[in-house]
Amino acid sequence: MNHLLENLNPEQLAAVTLPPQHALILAGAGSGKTRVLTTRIAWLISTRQVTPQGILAVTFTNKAAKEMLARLSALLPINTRGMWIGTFHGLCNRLLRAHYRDAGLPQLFQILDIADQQAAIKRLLKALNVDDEKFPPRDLQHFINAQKEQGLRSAAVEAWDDHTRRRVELYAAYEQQCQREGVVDFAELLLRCYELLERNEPLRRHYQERFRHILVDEFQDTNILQYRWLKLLAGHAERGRAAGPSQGAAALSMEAASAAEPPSPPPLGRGMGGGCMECACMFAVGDDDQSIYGFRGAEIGNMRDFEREFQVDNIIRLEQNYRSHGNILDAANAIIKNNEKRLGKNLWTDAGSGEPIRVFEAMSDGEEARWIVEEVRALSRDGHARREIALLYRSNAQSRILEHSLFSAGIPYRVYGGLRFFERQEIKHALAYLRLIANSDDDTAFARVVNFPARGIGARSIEALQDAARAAGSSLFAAIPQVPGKAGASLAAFAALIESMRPALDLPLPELVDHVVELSGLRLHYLNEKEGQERLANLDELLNAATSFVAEEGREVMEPEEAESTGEPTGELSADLAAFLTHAALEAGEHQAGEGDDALQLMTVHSAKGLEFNVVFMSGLEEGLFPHENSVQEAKGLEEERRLMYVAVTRARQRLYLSFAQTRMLHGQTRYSLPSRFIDEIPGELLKWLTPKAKKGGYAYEVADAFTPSPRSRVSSGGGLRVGQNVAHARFGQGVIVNAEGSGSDARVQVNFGPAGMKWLALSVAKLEAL
DNA sequence: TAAGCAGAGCTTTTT
DNA sequence: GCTCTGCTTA
Repeated sequence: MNHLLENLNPEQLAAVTLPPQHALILAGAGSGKTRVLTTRIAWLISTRQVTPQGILAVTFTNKAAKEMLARLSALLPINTRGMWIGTFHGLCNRLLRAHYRDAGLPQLFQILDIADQQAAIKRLLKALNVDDEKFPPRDLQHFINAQKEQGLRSAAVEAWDDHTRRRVELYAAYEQQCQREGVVDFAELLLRCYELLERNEPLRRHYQERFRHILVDEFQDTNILQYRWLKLLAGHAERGRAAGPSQGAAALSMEAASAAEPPSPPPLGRGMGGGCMECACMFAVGDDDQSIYGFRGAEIGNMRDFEREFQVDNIIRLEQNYRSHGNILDAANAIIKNNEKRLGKNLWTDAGSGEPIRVFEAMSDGEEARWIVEEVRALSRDGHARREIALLYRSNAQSRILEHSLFSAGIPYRVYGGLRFFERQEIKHALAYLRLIANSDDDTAFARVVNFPARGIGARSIEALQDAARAAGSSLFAAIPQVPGKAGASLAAFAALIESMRPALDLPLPELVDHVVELSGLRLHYLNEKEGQERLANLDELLNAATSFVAEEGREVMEPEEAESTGEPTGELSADLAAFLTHAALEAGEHQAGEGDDALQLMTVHSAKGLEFNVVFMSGLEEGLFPHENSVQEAKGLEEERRLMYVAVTRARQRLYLSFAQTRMLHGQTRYSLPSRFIDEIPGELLKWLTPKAKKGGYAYEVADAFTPSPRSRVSSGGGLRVGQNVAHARFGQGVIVNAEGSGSDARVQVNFGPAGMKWLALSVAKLEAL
């Protein structure tokens, strides 16, 4: 087993072979984090400290989970099948499937993705006659998800104003609707699982006793509910909950307080550090400097809370970087040093300092794109593979102009993000038929395909059906006999169609899929459609997906132990269907084909996290864009932007380019921006300016040269002020006018003050000095 | 029932 | 400025 430990550096070795105790591993970018995690598991198993069944390893993405399983199989001659290694959602799903009765769910409960969830909410609002101007479905969706991610049921949400009260009512109605339809959304998987374990003591004990070691990847990305779930499984929650409310757990501690629990006993294992004799050992790996998902509920404070609540007394820091050259790491360290709330870490390498960081200032976004194309061409000539070059940007909208230039130049590229396989409309249609066969109460699936392909069931028929269903308190499908007349006849024909597909449940999954695509009329519909070729090909691909899904070796299989407790046996084949539908919801599939091609990689900084490239272009480094203007008002927001910049810089192995443009088309208007403060935060000696270094607070070039004033952009009363003008303000310092509106005493200008942010100023009030 | 047009929104995203 | 959504129109 010694080979496991070969070539580990001292810190990695310490982490891997840590005695049984809670641990926090601060793993810097490129420091071998995944290797430590997998080797730790292999070490625990091969030294017989734990059996494979005693391991619970949690990740955020399917990709990370798969990688962990693959590496583990390479390290150990064991069957990883059946091991509890997966995403939070995947593992919760597994638990809920095994104990669906105790969780109050139907056996074949379906999972709503965000699009399904939104459709469900829209349907709900319509049924309740809610003004969707006042309560936009998207807002409500965010509201509901945010509550669930904090562990709050509608009954537990405190509402201080009428609008929130109403939203809470709608949240409650949504909960009921989902329950009636037998569907769960993503957040529900976690919340429902948490509640199941919390309320069912025998079950909780069972899993607490089973999982002796809990390992968590990307711990800095956990939200409040996920951390609470981990504590529960680790056997820490009952003690930990009242152990002193932390800032992050504020929402939860309210609930704990209202439950009037007696003061909790001191944590076990006191006096022996973070010992875990009576509970599972938590091994949390994360990097607070790479926490970039605060906006979706990730609670960076969980790291500090974990350290305190689990009494972690030595944090292991993995600071040796095996990815980047020294200059790149120095730049990253210098940037992140400006953040105040850090656990602290400094990356280093013995690979040498390498090349300087190249900086380019463009007059416009178009020029920036053209320059990148030229530079990429030169890199290609020098033998760099295109797939080893990444173009990063802060927001998706920036990709368009880059794509335009690349397309004109004939350079192959691949854009990350966008529609994924199981999110395509034709695939979702086919899946909706399958879902209806599995569970006819699934109104979301019903509404999706009742009139697709068109079969004369219009809005009026649906409305009549909805009324009937509401009156009967039943699903849409079940209410069909209630609808009279012609509409009722068409609906009955649809019901008969679904029923006619049901016998196909006895067929093997691929044949079932084929059958449904045929009988539903989907194939015929796309055959007749002008642009239907690609959709037909995707439907064929769905068949392939089903075939390989059934054949898949490492597919999660429910262990007999758990399957037995679920009561009546599932029919083998409908189990395949249920698993496939779950797979479709939880793993929406690759973004796009063409992974094998030698193409330039275009993506947002967020999507680049976890990846690495020989050459990285970080474009659009402008105040207002990166850091984004919506983030600079609060220190918290700015620090997250800075971490994002840190992530961007640390993606590069050998060469890093930073670029920015004086003018950029944004929301249909030309924007004038200052260079990002993040460039200033890098020590000058690490930089090599490819254009004359930008003056502080100004441009190397005259703005006027790049700008032709249009009548609209002239500020009428503005004493010579116009868009693009550099100005000074007593409090905000230097800035540039990016927009103007109104006239006379109403005239206002929008000024980008760089570090002081973007401001709208009334000219009659603000004293602006033209520079 | 499909196409065509007006209107809104527009930072980042996995499950 | 572009793209997606939803409503109106032939």
